[in-house]
This record gives sequence, structure tokens and C-alpha cells, in this order.
Amino acid sequence: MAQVSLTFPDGNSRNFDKGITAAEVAASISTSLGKKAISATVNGAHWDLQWPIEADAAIAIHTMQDDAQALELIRHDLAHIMARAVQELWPDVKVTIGPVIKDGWYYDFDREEPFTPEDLGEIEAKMKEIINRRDPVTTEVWERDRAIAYYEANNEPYKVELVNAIPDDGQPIRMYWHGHWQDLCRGPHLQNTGQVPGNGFKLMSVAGAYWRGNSDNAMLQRIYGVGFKDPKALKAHLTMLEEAAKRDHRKLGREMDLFHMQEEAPGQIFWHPNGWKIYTTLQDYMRRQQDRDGYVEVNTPQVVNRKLWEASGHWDNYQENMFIVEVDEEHAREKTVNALKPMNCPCHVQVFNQGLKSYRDLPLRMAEFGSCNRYEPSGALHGIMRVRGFTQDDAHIFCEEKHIEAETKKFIEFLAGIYADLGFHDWSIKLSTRPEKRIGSEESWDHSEESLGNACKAAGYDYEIQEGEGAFYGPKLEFVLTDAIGREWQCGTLQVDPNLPERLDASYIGQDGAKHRPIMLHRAVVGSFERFIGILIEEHAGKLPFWLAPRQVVVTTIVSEADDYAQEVVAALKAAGVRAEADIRNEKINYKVREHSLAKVPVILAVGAREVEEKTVSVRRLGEKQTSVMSLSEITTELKDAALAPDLK
RNA sequence: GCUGCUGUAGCUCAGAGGUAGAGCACUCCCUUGGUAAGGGAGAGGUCGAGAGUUCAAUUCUCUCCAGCAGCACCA
Repeated sequence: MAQVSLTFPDGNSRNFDKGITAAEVAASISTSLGKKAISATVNGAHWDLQWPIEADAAIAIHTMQDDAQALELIRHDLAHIMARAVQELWPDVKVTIGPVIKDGWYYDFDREEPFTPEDLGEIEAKMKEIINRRDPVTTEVWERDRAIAYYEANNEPYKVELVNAIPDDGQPIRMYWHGHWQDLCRGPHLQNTGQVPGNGFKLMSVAGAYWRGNSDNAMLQRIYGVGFKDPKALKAHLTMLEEAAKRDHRKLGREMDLFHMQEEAPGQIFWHPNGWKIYTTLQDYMRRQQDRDGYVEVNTPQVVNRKLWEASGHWDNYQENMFIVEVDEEHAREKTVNALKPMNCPCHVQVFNQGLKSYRDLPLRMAEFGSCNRYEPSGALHGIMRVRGFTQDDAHIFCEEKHIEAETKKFIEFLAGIYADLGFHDWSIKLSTRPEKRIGSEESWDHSEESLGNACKAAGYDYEIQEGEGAFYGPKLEFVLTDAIGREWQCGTLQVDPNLPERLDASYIGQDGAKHRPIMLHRAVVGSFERFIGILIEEHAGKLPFWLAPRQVVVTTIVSEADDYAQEVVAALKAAGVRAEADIRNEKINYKVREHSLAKVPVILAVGAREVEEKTVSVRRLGEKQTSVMSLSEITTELKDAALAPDLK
């Protein structure tokens, strides 16, 4: 019999009969490993114990101790078990797909009536029952025709479509059985439903999802579940979700009195004094950074005639998402159709186009805190993170092709400094390359992609390539922040655009005396201020760094005899540039401390008879229980420094 | 935009076919209290908007608006 040579993680190799299964390999090593094995990795692929090994390979056997593999298998089996439970409860429901995702899985179903929360409870109970049956999980490879005939006979049209979609490139069409229940699946799976921890999962929610992710297709019902190895891990996950909910910017925005939104202006923000203080503090900081980095700041119109949007190409592509403002003939000589600007670039080109530009003017870095309005689909709106009215820290660098690399490097360094100042150290770069539908020559794509990659390397950063994800006119960099609870946010971006200067006829006079087209680099660091402030709030759970905190200090009185002194302390702090206010209300100190702590005021100063006498303050910092006594001059000096933005220290 | 859910006082929420309730917040009074809620009294709501069914609708039905979760979208 033919042999295969398998190499184990320790470097040793052994020969086995060709076609041996991973389970047999595990059992050949030791009886206990044979029992504990759950799957293998064969040549880098996660391998079902039942699958035969037909060629020489590197192999590693996994047990439940291997988290990555164990969780993948558990969640994958749970997806199947859930689908089976649903079909046992409601045999008419059609099954579609059910992949593993972060922390769990989902499965999409086609069913007339919506699933209710009560249904979820029933499904969960049925799943536990199935797990307790300890049914064997088995697998077979089928011919395509047989699979299609089977699914047609069973009235599972989605599965027929899936089988048909499997490319004819030799990959097996694999069937899995969990007991009598069957599903098309590429695997791998556990060997027995009883191996799935019956108390480590929970069904979380139902929501609509389009078949195959396409909004032209039918809407299915998706049930989400989370699954772990044991109830403790499940509990920890649920607790984490509760913690995340506590730092929701919409909740904190209300509690800290930062902003509100209301029906009459969906997707737009009413900033309250506290929130606006954060906004302007951040914007002032950004403006100083831009000034230092060689940008000029401009400001451009909000309401612009459609002619410009037609010329830029936005009218054709994004009309549906623009706020259209029509001025009728009663108000003007002739009817005009305008749109609120959804982006700033066409206006910036208009500024660039005023007067003749020389190659000596390039690179020209034109910045605007550009207020934009986009008619986002209603379902996309989310607190202040995704809105219809927002302001970008937008800028366009007009340059020559040869400038791209150096300008990009300069920008990455600029952005890195700002993220560091704002307390974000965990971020990464993604480089999106040429998509299938594109304009421009291959040479110019080569050059821009290479320039962006080189710039990242030159600035000392790695990047991940997103193949084909670039815009139709040029490649882009995306800068992705990871926040305190592991969520990713794309904030910064840099896009190479030779298209818009072409469409809007921007030019400069080159050294050769002839007209040339500049390239535009669209770039932003925070992206939208609204969204970025939302991220800041959630990152810090409302406890913003002192310099950004809208209310930095509250001076609370313990007895009313201290009222005058409290005002004196406030005056001293204000003179030092600290945002301070007095709380001389007739309330107990406990009450005031609680209230201001909940409002996330970073420093509470309490003053009573002793402090008045000694010209001191009792200092209580947010998050700390103990207090300390400092002289008025000491605390003023300290807070004066703390109140400065990082770039002013 | 799509699927589902939700909309009652400033906030968090209870309630029911016969035009509403709690806690906190708010106002006033008492209290001057040393670091996360002192006590008492009071005021406050066209029950998201419109239409329909009904003797009667905030409650049932429909339409619309907004929000939430997810999907799709994000120049």
C-alpha cells in the first residue's frame, strides 16, 4: 500500500498508509490523544478527523485545549445544531448558510413568520436536547448531480443554488450529517454533537439579512448566537457586552449633557455646551497641527449648483444621497437646482483653479473643516457615528505624481503624531489596490500603489493589502483605530485621485512652460469630528483626558460659609485656563460628589471651613476614592498644565 | 432602503378599550451636612403624528415619522 509521510510539530516524521484519517493518526500516537483529539491542521488547513490524508503533509493534532480550533468547531457545530433544531421545530423552514463569526455564529433561514424572542428560547432548548442525544457527526463527498437532486427532492432551493455555485475546480462537495439531519458544509466538525458544551452558548438576536448579501435578493431571517467552551466564558462575554453598552456614546452623551438629536432633524446633531467644548477643543488642536504641517485653510459654500456636481461626476453617482435644494421662480429669476455639498473636493478644486498655478506652488495642501451633508439611508444612521450632517478634517494635496510618496509619508507621520496625542496607540494601515472597474493607465496605478506602499515603509509602518478595494480612480490608504474594547474604526484615509482634477480641469504650469494636470490626494485624520468624538467617548467610557473634558473642575462647598472662597478658587482656576465652576447648592457633599462623579468631571475640589481657613482645597480625582489636600497655588499650577492640549505643553 | 422590534413626565420604565402611574431629576420648605443619593411638600404628560373601528381609543387596525438590532450602503 502507498505511504504518506507526515511531519509532526516536533519535527519528527512518520509514514502512514495513504488515505489514513487524522483520527487514526491521533490514535496511533496514544490512546489518550486518540480520545482527546478534536481536529487537526494539515498543511495549514483545519482538518476534520474523518478526512483522509492522501499526500505527504505537516500535521498537528488539536484537542479542546487549542482555543482557536476548539472554538471554531464548537461554533460551527452549534450553527448546524441550531439549523437542525429550527427544522425539527418548524419543518417547513428552509435553511441557507450559517458561518462562524467573531464570538459565535449565525444561520440564515427562509421562513414566512418572523422568529420571536420566545422562539429563540424554544430553539435553545431544542439545541440542548440535540446536544444531549450525542449523535455522531459523519461526512461524505458527493457528486454534484447527486447533491442537487437530493436538495431538489428535499425542497431546499437555497442549497441547490449553493451547490451550483461551488466552482468546478476539484474541491469536494461535502455533506455532513448530525445524526439524521444533513447539511452541505465544507467542515471540519466535531465527531459527535455531545462534544459541544451544552451550557456555553446563547442565542442573541434575530435580524433580516439579504440572501448572498445582495439587496436585490430575498430577505432572510438571521439568528445570531454566541458560543464558548464553558458557561464561565459565556458569562464573561455577556458581561463584556454589558460593559460595552455602558460606554455607548448615545447614553453617555445624554448623561454628560453633550448633545441630543430629535425627530425634526434626523441624523443631525444638536450640540450642547459641554459637547461643543469637546468639539471646539479638538478642532482648535487640529487647526494648530495643520498650520504647523504646512496646510492652508479655506472655507467653501454649502449650497452649490448642480452643474458643479455634474461636472465632478457626483450627480450621476450619488444624487440619491444628496440633499437637493431647489429654489423656485418665485424666489429667484429662474429656477435653480442645488445640492448641499456632500464633500469638499470639487469646491477645493474651484479655489485651486483661481489664478494660474505654477509647479512652484506644488505641493499645495488645502485644508477645510468642511461641513458636509449626505442623505444617508435611514437604516445607516447611528448616534453621532453615522450622521447626515458632519464636518471633516478634510484636506486636498495638489501635487505632481512624483510628490505622492513624500507627501504620503509626511501625512502618515502627521497622523501618527495626532493619534498618539489623542491616546490611540493601536492602529493599523490598509492599502486598497486597483479594482476591476477602473480608469487610468496601468503605469499610473503601478506608480501610485508603489508610492503608497513605499511611504508606509519609509514612515516605519506595516500595511495590509486589500486587493481590488481601491476607488475606481486610484488606490487608497485607510487608517484603522482599535479602541479600548477591541472594536475597529476607520478614521484616517488618504486617496490618490488623478480623476477629479481632470474632470474639473485643474492645471498648473510646469517647468517646461506647458500646462499639466495635478494629482489630488484626498486625506483626513479624524475623518468626521462627529464620529471621532463618538469614538473618543466610547474609548474613554466618558472619562475624557483632562484637556478634552468639557467640565474639568467643579469646586463644591461643604458649608455655605465657604461659598465666597469657592468662587475665589474658581476664579483662580479660570485665570489659569482651566474650565472650572462652583457648586454652592444647598446639598450634602456626598450628593455633590456622586453627581459630579457620574457626570465624569475629572477633578472635584471640596472646600469647607478648614480649607477657607488654610487657603487649601480637598482634591478628589475621578476614579479615585481617597482625597488629598493641596494648597490653592499647588493645584492651580498642576491643573494649568493639565489643561493644555498635548501640543502646547 | 430592507427585515424585525420599540415610541407613555427631563431620564429609566410600569400600565390598561372608560381620557394615566413609580423611582430619579425639577421647584419650594426644613436641614450647614467632610467625599457616590438627609427629610418633607409640590409641580409636571393631547400616552410619536394622522386616519379608521367603537357609545368611548393612549390601548385595537392602517398609514406616516423617529429610534433600536442586523442586512445593504458609506464618494
